[in-house]
Amino acid sequence: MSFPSTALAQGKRLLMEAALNLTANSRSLSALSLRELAREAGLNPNTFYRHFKNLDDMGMAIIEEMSGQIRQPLRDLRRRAAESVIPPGSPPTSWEENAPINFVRSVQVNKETVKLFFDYVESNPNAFIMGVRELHGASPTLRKALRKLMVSFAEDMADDIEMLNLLPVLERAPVFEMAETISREMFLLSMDYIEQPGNRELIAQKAENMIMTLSMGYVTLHGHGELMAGALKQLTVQIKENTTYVFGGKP
Amino acid sequence: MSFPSTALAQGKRLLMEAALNLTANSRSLSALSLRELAREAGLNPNTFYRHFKNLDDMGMAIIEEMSGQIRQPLRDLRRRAAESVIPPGSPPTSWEENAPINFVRSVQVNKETVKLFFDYVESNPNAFIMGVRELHGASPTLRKALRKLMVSFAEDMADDIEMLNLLPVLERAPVFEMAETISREMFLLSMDYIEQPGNRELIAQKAENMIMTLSMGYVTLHGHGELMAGALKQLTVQIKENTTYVFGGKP
DNA sequence: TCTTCGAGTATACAAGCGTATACTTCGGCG
DNA sequence: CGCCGAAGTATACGCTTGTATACTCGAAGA
Repeated sequence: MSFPSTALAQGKRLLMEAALNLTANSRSLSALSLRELAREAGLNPNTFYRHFKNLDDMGMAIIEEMSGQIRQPLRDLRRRAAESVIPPGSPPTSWEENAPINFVRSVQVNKETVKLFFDYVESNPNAFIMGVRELHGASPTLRKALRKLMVSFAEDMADDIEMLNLLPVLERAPVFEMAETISREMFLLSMDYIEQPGNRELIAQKAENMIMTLSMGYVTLHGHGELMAGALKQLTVQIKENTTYVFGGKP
Repeated sequence: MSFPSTALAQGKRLLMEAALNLTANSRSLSALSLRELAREAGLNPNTFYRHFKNLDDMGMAIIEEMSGQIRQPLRDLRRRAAESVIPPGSPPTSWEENAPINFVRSVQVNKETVKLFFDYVESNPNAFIMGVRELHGASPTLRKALRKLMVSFAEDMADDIEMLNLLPVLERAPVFEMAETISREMFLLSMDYIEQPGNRELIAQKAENMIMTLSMGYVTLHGHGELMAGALKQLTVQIKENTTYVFGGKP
């Protein structure tokens, strides 16, 4: 991730980028020294004080910046995935009337979203590394800020699940709870994705499974179990009769 | 967590305990200084070198020690939970024959396990704090070691799920995958549990839900959906007819 | 009893650190 | 034009740090 030059003093931007670079290479934010940071940014040590009170302060600035730059793209990516599966203009279908088709669509949107998500991770690895690290890191201030950010992500996801009709209608609370767990897991998995370039298909598959499983669990526990079980059964039959691609497997 | 005095030089033990104390108070291991550590332990700075090559080395020693001290207690606690629900000697019941009773038992074992787990967390907060922190921390060595430890936990859990008949028989792979996710989430939740003493019942509830949801999802996706949906339905009827405690709610 | 050796100590030093104070540079605005 | 404030620099000081070298001590083994 690089910070846009607009409205941010050059030195400030340079320092923030330096921090992201240094933390990616096996450091935590609180273990950086001002001088090291300044060196990496090509600036005088004291310049740091022109922009930040201390490391936590800089961390907060980075998080705010990241929040502004990640949140919308994540939503867009989900919408993009939905549109690639359900062309805009297709008539809405209720789950009660046609569970199997909605189910298949959800699975595909899921698959597509996971793919796009990891693409995004791959193009901004440092931001994700530092985000996950500091989410469990030493500074209470940063931890709290990042948790709040995670809640925002979950809220966005819950909104999108409702708006895109990805699950049979549930109450808000369980959808949100599910979205929280999924976000958390996706961010953790993003570390694996970055660190293990050889396992990327496998990790994406794991992510899809995890999301599927959680969805299925929530739906079942909240009264739509038979709907889903029925849909699953129909789909299984369909797989057997004409081996079209249906359920996350190979054709 | 305190390290047993057996077979561990006193200084070594003191240093490891000092590290655990210091990291709990908003520090990461790699951000500690040798002198600080020695000061906290009441030792000469150079004593550190008698026992460890560097901080990573000490981290590894701590992790190994923790592994030995946490793994078995976690298994015991699961077995204890099972025995409190299914008295030893009760005849085994297959899921096919009697899904509802097995289901209720699993829910109760789950509830009990979560409770015991968080008790354990509460009595060893520092170990969990440092474990979760370094699992996502700066040192690749420690990260790798802790991941391996997490895999062990997941394997233990998968073994216990099979041995205690907590789910309709699944293949090993999905059970393990589920156990991995559950372990990870439980460890993350343990941070919330430690940090938010006011929300502990809520957090425990969340943990139970998460485990239930995942189990339900895996079982459904792996072909036992109708079994479970049927069990759930029977249980709902039972709740309605005589409002006995059945499904995680209040009597 | 003497020796050996692991555990812990004392002292020392160069390097890096955070930060205070004072200075420069330069674009925008009256 | 003049100047003023924001951004960046130069120098300096007192501390802490990691680590090297040389030491003490006490228990265990010959």
